[in-house]
Amino acid sequence: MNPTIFNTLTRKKETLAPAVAGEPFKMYCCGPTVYGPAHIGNFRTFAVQDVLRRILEESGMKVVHVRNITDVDDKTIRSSRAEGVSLKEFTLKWERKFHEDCGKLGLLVPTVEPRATEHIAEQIAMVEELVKSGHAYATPDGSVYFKISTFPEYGELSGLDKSSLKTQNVNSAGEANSADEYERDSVSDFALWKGRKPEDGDNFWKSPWGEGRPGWHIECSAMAAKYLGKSFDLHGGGIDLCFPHHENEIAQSRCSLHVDTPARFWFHSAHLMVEGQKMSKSLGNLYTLDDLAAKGFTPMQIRFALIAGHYRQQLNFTFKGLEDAKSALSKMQKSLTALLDALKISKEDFAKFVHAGARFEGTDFEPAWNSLCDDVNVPKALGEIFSAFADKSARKTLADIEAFGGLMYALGLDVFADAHDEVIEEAPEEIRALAQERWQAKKDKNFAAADALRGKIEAAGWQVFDTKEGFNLKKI
RNA sequence: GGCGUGGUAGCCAAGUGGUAAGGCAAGGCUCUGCAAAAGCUUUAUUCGUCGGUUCGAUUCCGACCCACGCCUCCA
Repeated sequence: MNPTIFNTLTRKKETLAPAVAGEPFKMYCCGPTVYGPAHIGNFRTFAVQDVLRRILEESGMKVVHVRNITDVDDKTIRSSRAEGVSLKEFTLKWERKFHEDCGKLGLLVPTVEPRATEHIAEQIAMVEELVKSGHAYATPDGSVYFKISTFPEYGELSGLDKSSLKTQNVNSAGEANSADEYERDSVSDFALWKGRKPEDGDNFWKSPWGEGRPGWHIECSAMAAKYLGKSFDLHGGGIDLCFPHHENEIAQSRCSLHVDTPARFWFHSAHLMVEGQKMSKSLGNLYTLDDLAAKGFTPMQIRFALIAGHYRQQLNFTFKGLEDAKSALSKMQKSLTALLDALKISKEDFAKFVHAGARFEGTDFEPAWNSLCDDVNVPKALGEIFSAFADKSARKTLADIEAFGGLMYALGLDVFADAHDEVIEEAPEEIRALAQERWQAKKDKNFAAADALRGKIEAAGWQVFDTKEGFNLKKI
């Protein structure tokens, strides 16, 4: 079954396949601006893209996945200068942190992860072509702007009316857009190249228009074209990038590369709310992986929570939701363990089934796979996974286990991850002595004393629970 | 103002012109001295409101109410 997605460009659900049969599926996803730790909102988008890539691979396609690193912009320059370190040193630090977090969340490493600063020449070449073909103009301050009036299709992706953009003089925050700051012909013309300013410090490059740096949008167009060709299969990003970023990319790529469209499919994921509110610094709800780890949540639980809602639906990220994810993951682990035991398959052998290319036809997990192929419907697929486990009438076979392994690959879930990572903390000597004392009291049927001792142990921060031949201690 | 999305049980969340998946939580039962854990099980006459189309609508149409997103900071 071929996967489908909702294509923002056509506003229809469409079947995904490479443009040319037999070629890899080429996808470009807008990556992070590395000026600080990425938050869960960023990771929702990357996790959804990761699931999409895994579904494509699971369905038998080879995927070339390009995700850029934006290592030059206002924020990176400002922050690096504030810290008194070079832009390179600053961005590399946050790039490493980003990669570390991606690894924890089980995100597959992109095929290519190009940095904007290492593709200045490509960006300049693209801007030059735009100037040459009359789609861009330079201003006296050494900047270059894209002239939107030369591109009638502008606004096609986001459905925004170009004429209204032109007259837009106030942004959503009610602030006046500084129309004359850069001497633009039109307020909606966007920067391809920014002339050097004092606050850029020593972060500038030479160009035909003088010293400066690339604009926000040109890097993606240039790098996508370099690594995936003038026209590739899919372009993804958060919904906020639909306009203006992707709209601008389309304008740049079409006008400089002279193609019908840079990407056939456009894939946008909805934003995240936190406890019912928009994420923002002022509300203090911009959680990072480290913030959540400090509260005791594991990356796998976070991944589950991030993908458990449909990607085109705004997700309300809550601590309750994280607890739910934890329980659901644990239930999945128990169900799988019982199944593996019944079929005498070890966890190690099961791990070998977690790969691309599983067969789903005729298995109990076929409905779940079909749901994933239907516009990445993860919530439906999860429901069908639990239903399949609950259905005892169908006796599971090795084929079912293999299919489940395929689903785990597609979702990027490792149900045993937290079990592996869980450190069985050894209780201190005095706690163990108390527990031993309680065990003896219990054996002597002195239950009042046993319960009193349990209270003492719990007060000390440990929980005791009995097994057939003894007791276990767990830190609360 | 323009464009767009959504309102389904206590919470999260699928779904369909033919009578509501799943997860969490909660209750009951089994097990246990009691717990914990585990297993089994129960829980929406109803899908924002009001109309319309239809044999039949949560699903289609219209109006309204509410929430949210984008309209050059944002994943």
